[in-house]
Amino acid sequence: MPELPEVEALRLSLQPHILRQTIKQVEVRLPKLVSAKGTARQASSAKKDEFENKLSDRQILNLRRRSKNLIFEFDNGSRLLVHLKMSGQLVFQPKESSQNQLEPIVWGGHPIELSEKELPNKHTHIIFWLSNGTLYYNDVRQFGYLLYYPSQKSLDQSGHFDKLGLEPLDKEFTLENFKTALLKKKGNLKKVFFDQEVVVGLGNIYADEVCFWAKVRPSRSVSSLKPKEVEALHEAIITILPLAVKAGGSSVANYLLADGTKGNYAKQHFVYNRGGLECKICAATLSKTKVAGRTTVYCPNCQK
DNA sequence: CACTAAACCTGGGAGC
DNA sequence: TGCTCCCAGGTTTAGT
Repeated sequence: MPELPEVEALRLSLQPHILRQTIKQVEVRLPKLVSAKGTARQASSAKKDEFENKLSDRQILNLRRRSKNLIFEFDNGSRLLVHLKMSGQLVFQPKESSQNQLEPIVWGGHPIELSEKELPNKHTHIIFWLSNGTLYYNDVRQFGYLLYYPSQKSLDQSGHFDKLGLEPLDKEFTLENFKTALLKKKGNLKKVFFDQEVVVGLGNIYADEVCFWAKVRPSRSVSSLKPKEVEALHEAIITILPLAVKAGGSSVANYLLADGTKGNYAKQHFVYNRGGLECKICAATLSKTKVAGRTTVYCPNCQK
């Protein structure tokens, strides 16, 4: 899925279109996406009906984010939690917009191609008709989920957020708090960043990018880190993530912003998806390995 | 308890 | 053109 910068950039691009708007109607085309999370989900017509009925006529008051989850807040206190997993998209089409506009769309100073001209398409699984346009949930791999909760309390009690660590864009993400949480953990950095329990929002792209920026290899065990390195990792996280949000996130394959355009941060990747290529800093050949079961790229010269 | 592999899916790219 | 194999922004669950 999109990692934190992608989810946050999507939230920021979607929010102005949908705030204060009312959902007129909902169509669930793939019922398993609105039932349980995780594996072996059963298609459930009861869940589909509940989802469509409960969300109809609701006004959207807020769109929030916790870790990589998006949370829609409605006028009656109910909530909708959306997790995009690997390939989920939320694309908004304003009413009466010229559908096949030829003018280039500009994001971050660069013209971007429209990637999904025709909506709905065969990967559109949920459609929300709003008063001012249509919101499409598309998901090629169907790993994502959209869960309805009747209240904030029921969402809080769902267990969804129980194990999540610090929000890296929040004030509470201080060096002290990061250090305290990090040093409780065992294992290598890649694994620790992946499990979301110290700091949330990093995935395979930003775990590698953060380690590169901090000049530390992703395979380094937490216990081997020097204080300066912990400091550099903290600095890397609070530097890179906002830059990536500002660039609209990284579009690797499926990720899109709410208007159907792509994020630009992939151009600025130093290591992700660059195994075997030259390091942008020292020109050494970047090493491609597996750490914590995931493809990992680092510079054997820059990173210790 | 810690770590790894499999599972959930479809599609794109590489190699033959 | 087409087939097979491997890989993919995540997370949970089963297995060793």
